[in-house]
Amino acid sequence: MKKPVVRFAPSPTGYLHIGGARTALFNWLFARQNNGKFLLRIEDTDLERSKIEYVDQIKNALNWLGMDWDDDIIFQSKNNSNHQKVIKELIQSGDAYKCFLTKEELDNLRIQADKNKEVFRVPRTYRDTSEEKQNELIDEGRSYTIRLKVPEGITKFKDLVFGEIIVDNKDLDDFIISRSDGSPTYNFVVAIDDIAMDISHIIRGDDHIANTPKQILVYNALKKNVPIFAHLPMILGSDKKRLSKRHAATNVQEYRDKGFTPDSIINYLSLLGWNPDSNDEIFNINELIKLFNFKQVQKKSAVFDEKKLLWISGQKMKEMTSKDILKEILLIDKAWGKDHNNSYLESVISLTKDRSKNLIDIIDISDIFLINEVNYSDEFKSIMSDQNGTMIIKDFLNAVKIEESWDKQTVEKVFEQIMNQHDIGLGKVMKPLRIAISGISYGPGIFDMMILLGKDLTINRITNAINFYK
RNA sequence: GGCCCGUUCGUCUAGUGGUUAGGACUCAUGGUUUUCAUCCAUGCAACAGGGGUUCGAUCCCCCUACGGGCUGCCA
Repeated sequence: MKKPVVRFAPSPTGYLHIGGARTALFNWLFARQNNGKFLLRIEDTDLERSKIEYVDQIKNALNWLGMDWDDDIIFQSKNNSNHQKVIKELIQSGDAYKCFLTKEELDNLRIQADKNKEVFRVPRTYRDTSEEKQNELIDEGRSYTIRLKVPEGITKFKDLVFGEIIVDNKDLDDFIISRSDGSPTYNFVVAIDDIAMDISHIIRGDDHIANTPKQILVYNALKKNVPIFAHLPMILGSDKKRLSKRHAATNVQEYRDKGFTPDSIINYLSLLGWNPDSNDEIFNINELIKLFNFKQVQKKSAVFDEKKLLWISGQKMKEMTSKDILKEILLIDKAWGKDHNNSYLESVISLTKDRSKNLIDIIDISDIFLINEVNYSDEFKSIMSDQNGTMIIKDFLNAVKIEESWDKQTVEKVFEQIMNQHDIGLGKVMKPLRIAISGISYGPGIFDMMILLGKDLTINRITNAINFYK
């Protein structure tokens, strides 16, 4: 195969959302798998809604996800002269024509057709109007659009996902390629730019399937090779509606803030509308590059399920090294653990990561190792007073104080001592101590916690707890 | 209305002209664990409906229903 050239073409009218990220991902995977090019084109022709800050957000989000693009970013608005040139060519070749029908006329015809229960078609009134007549109309001050002459016949293409799609050209109107203000329309520019960029494979959402024949007609009129199409199923919200701003979290940035790593998101996204043809579900990016193919891409739209994302993320936390996790945490919170050295922080992470679903979980659970003062809660008063907790931790404190060394063996020995002394099980001893050193009733193993905190801090916190719960 | 596309557990999906329709997430139950989580085991749970074709259809064909897209001087 000739090295493919693909593009991701978002319009900068909002941040990068999950659906866009998935489209970008499949483009990127395909390009990287085949040593092709992944180009980024910003479709900023909607001047009203396009904003430069959205361009930055899209770039940042792609960068964060690890999808690097080749060459310079292309801004569609900068191709305007080329668009105009091609429009002229098409008029000259007779493949497009000036149409003087007004919006009002068309609206009326539409209403009329609807009333008569007829299928509305744009009339081809001006298709063969002579140049003299056209000039007359222009002199009269009539405005015009430019329409493509849709030829007789059928238009078909073989979609890599959907298979062969055939459309009868008679179901297509002579569609507008240039508005009365001279600006070109979407279905036209997209084809022109893809030609200019030498795009070989167009990979995009399946909401474009119905547009594809029109774009092919533009290619045909210009006698250009039609690229290969691969349409991807949509991603839906839990209400089965197309993912939109109304849904809870659609912004890639939000998932970053929620503590998901790029690796988790990409892994999950890859499984939406695609399957690896195996029972495996956890992949890193390099594996995905190897495995991806259009044959396994689904035609059916997929519902975004945050629960599954969470599970994948949890699996990733377990398999990532503490060092790498620390790096990721620092990316979302520069100040995290700033009072401690990296080796301590990595030890903290190694105690918390297996019980965490994402980075934010780790940060939350790790808090007890980073704070200066434990926040004790009244909620545990009964354990401390009624269940003899205060006595236990006092005895533990005294026993620990006389110990010379501080390692797991020593701590376990002291625990045993207290268990015998009070004639109770480990659970009963552990609970009040856990609360004393962390302020909460759950978390990493109590021995591990004490060892990591160190003897001084352990003593210190138990003392504070005794004072608080006395 | 017209054209195009889709429909397997709640969700993501595998699958084949003959299967106990498989896996994963979720959920439930049990177990391991010093707590929580993890982990392990078990369980609940699906071929949209109707016609054909066929000895036999989840699978092939047709229709219907439902959902989506396009039908714009939006992208």
